[in-house]
Amino acid sequence: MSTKRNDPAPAVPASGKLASISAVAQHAGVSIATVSRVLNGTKAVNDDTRARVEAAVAALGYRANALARSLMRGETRLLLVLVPDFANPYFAEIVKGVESVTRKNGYGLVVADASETLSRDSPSLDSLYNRLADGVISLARFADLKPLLMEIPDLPWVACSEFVEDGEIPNVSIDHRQAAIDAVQYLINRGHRRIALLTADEDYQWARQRREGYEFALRRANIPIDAQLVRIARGTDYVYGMEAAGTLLAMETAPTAVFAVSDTLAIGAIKAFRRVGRRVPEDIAVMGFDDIPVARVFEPALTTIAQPVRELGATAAELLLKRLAGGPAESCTLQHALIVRASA
Amino acid sequence: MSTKRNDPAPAVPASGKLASISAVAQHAGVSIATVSRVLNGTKAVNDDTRARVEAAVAALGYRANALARSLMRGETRLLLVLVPDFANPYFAEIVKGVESVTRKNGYGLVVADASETLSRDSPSLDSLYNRLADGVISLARFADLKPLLMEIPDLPWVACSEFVEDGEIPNVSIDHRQAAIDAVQYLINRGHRRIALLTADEDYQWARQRREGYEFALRRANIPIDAQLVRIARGTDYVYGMEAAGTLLAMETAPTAVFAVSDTLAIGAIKAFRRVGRRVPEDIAVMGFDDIPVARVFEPALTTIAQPVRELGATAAELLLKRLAGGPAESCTLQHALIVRASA
DNA sequence: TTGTAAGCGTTATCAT
DNA sequence: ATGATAACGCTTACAA
Repeated sequence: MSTKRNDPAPAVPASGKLASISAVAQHAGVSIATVSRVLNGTKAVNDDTRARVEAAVAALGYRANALARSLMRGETRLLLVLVPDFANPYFAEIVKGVESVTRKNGYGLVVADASETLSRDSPSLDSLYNRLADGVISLARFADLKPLLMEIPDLPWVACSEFVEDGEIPNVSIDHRQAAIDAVQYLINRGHRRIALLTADEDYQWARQRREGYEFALRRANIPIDAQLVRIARGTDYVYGMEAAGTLLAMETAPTAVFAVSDTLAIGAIKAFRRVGRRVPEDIAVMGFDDIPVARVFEPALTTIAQPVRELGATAAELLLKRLAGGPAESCTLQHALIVRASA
Repeated sequence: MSTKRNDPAPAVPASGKLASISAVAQHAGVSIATVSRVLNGTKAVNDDTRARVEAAVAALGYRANALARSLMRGETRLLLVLVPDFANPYFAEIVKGVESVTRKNGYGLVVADASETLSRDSPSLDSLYNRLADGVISLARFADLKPLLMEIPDLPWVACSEFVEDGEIPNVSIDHRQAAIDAVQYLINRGHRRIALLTADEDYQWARQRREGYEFALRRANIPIDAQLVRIARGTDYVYGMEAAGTLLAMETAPTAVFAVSDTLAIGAIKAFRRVGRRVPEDIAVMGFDDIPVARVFEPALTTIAQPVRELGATAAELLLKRLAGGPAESCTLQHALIVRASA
């Protein structure tokens, strides 16, 4: 039972307690300062003392207490990412982008749910952002975000995907308005004139900006804007897309195309249309937004706007890291792309 | 510029520095001990001293430094969730379940990516699990997880979804083997005898367990197991499903049904089949697993095994919390359900 | 090269 | 009821 395998070393002693730096010092017969020095490579130490310390560290399975270390150093090397919805693959992909650059720079990532309204005393966040992270990348709705910003001074923020206009905090985003213009113009070019907008709660800046783009494109083409044609879904899940699109069919002069502000909404809409026997895109064309993974595999494959999601996250991370290093941080807008597939 | 609105109070002074407890004490004319007492309600304090302290707190926009507090208390009230893949809605839903119960109990959630192999010195994790969290809920592959378990003593772990057999750590999961049996038996009941298995890397315990179920169901029905019929996808993304399923069609006696160990794989397979003109389920039936949101909206809607995802997460959280409170923690397996829709 | 000691911002144990 | 003061586990001058 003792040597079931030839494991390199248990690394952890039988004791239930975690070893502290003083335990290591004692074990190695040196002072805690010396231990700290070999741990951090902060100053030259004698080769054999170093060896003794390292042996002690191994023997005790010692790991520096991150809390104490951060308290001293004044930094945690942890970044907080605020995500409005874990279930949305779009956000997931951004987080991956963030991670790819933070990892390289030795920063850890803490992802927190920002789905519900964030209040100052939100217990989960309170402990998190309060000096537990060196900076924040927020994908949250700006409306939710704003109150938080005011509370915590000295905490560098970067907004990602949400385009913030008043310039209070730097952000990385595509030009949602222009992307919407491109999408609707594409529909117009294909001969559509009755184009519905399937959108979301405008607490999201991008929802507002995409609606503006939609309206602009219509106006530019001298197509009157019909308030009947814009529907606000209760959320961005598939079901809400079905729900909101369903009512579109009931109109006396139904639209020939719909621009949905997210792929999930678009897919929900298509489902609703087909349920009542409408063909997509023959009877009604549907454009999505985001180009989530399922967009290309769904049938009909979605014509949609692709965001450079990965890059969005990576750029936001770089921005934040730059700010942390004391540099200036400038907002930056990335390029979107129109992906033509089968749904419109 | 001073009073643009009637805001309750800026809460944060113009200073760039965060106020510490001693600043508050000084401002209120009391000792730091007293400040701590009113903050934590830990002992009775005079009404007017309390008022003075609270005023100082408000005036300075003071918030306790979480690092220092945790260092003293010996707990962070933060739980770590290890997620193998952010982009997988299945995991996302589990996290939501976890969150629903941790929030109630005043615990915060830290979600970390465990997609790559976790090494002891994985920088992101290192700082994270090292006393920064009071406990861990892992959705990671057991193979990745195991090395970590050994390193950190005294850190309560709970595995979720991954069914761990040797009982080292408690886990919450469905019975993957039985679920697979149910799925394959359903296919058999519908008259299929050449049933392919579309599975994933067996570093995931559930992948192995589902394959075992698949084989058991076949044997039980006296159907010989054909190694040609089991395909291991390179990942669980849609594309890998397409890729792995594509080769199935090339067989001389192609299967009449396929059991995919995830909905994403199933959808990818369906896509591949239809590309070459096969109809689902008429020509070939496809069963999924997980019942992700898109499963019901995809066409054909997926026949699949539903896991009580939300509940899985919630139960795992309850288990961990119970352990943290010093109670015993027993593994527990939840019920799955066969959802019959259109794909099989 | 190494050790002593002063913090970092809290909480908790004494006294008072 | 309140105030010193000793931890918590670490880093970092400053001495030796």
